[in-house]
Amino acid sequence: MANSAHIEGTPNPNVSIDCVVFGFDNEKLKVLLIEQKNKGSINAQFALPGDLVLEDEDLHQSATRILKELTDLEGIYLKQFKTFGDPNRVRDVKDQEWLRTFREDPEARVITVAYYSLVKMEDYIPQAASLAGKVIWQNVDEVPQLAFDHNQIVNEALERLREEFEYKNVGYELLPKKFTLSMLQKLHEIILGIELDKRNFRKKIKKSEVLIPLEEKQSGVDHKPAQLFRYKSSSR
Amino acid sequence: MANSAHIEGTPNPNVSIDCVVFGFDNEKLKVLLIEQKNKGSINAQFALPGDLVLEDEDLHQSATRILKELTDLEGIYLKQFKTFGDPNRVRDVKDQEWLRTFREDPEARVITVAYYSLVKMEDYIPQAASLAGKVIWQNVDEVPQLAFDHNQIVNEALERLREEFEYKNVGYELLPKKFTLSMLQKLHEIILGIELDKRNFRKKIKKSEVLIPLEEKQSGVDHKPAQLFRYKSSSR
DNA sequence: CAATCTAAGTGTATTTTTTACACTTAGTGT
DNA sequence: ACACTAAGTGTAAAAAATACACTTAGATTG
Repeated sequence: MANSAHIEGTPNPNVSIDCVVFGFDNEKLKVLLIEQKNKGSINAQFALPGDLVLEDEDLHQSATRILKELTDLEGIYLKQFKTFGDPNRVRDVKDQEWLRTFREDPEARVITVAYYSLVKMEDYIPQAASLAGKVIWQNVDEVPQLAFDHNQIVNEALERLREEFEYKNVGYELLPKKFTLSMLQKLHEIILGIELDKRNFRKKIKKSEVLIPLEEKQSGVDHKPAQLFRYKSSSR
Repeated sequence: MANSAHIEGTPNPNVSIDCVVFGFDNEKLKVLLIEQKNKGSINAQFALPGDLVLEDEDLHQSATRILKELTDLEGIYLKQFKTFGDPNRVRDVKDQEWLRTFREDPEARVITVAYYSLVKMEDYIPQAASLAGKVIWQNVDEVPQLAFDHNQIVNEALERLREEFEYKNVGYELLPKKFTLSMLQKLHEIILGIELDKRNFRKKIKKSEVLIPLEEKQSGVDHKPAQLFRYKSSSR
């Protein structure tokens, strides 16, 4: 059955990946942006790291590859969170000179599968230049106007990060391998957007038994050094 | 800059929508399946309702349209939850005779954006036949082998439904407009997979103040009739 | 080397939330 | 009137969440 109308000339869409990479510098939550120096425009144009999905690539593979190519980041937490498909969100892929690959229908719409990622900032210094342009860390509350619908993508990524943070224990992906309880508390406060009581916070962490105290204390501070901890379950 | 290699002949992928429609009959959680009678195969082949996204369609619009076309369902809760893009999950769209529309590259891979939906079963009696074939409600714990990776899609939809259920108040989308506390409790028990204490459950619901008691009692039962309620916020 | 500064570290009492648990009641059917 | 079925209801105990202030270890300064 089925009136299988083959619509001649209806192009398949381009499919891309965009990554919202979060970092935490112990003060602010940051997001990784790429500065595009294309089309000779005067003002810097910022965008999320992203590119088209290749022909025989799984989406997660693709996200991993693209992030590596554009930012040199590897082996980090990557979570698909939403696909954006407004028909007008991007038109005409070939105008985007920084893209690595063009496809058969460069003028077709672009549907993008968005991922968010969590990075230990101590492990990553943005390359001065990547294939795509300059890579920078930007405070999430000071993100400039980005290309396409990338501001919206960042905002929705943030929402999802908050939600996931509350019921999964995903925060350690943003901290150094060794960290203090104050750093952990600060991270919670910033992601949840609330202040926490020091004693109650420590009580709760202790009961949850996810941390292991190290034989080591903080160094390089001009006050009482804090105990360092690491997460139990992972040897990351 | 940018080594914009136009890869000749790299086809854009097909993009489709698949919908996992949940219903609740006061006993079991159900999922809506379409029986495909194609290729003259002997055994019924079941699949999720789905089709290709049209050229100028937003993804949510597309899901709404496809669901209407294939199942006649309208105005229901629809939530995008994940995009599936294993390069081998579907090959060669033109083999799927029930699809409504073919695209420029029917042999290219198919990436599918999956939605889940919640339906008040009292409002919906599956059509004996739709464009696509017979539509049936199936218990989620008795889903047969489905086409492609649709079993996986159903499983992940269920996981997401459970997660969403716990922190959003989304359950009423599955209940009739008027319902009893026992029905609500049963729904919670089935979705969460645990048993609940009647008194404690009622206490918690009462405190949350989301229900309004109606001037009406259950009828047609051979025992003490229960008070009926509806949800406060919506006039659905 | 005494005084000062900074953030680390620690306990208790109160309130709120969660859990466990059993009998009475309103209506239907015989 | 008796039996059957699911509806409806309260209290006590345990666990979790909150509010709250002083002491301590090390670095810096005069």
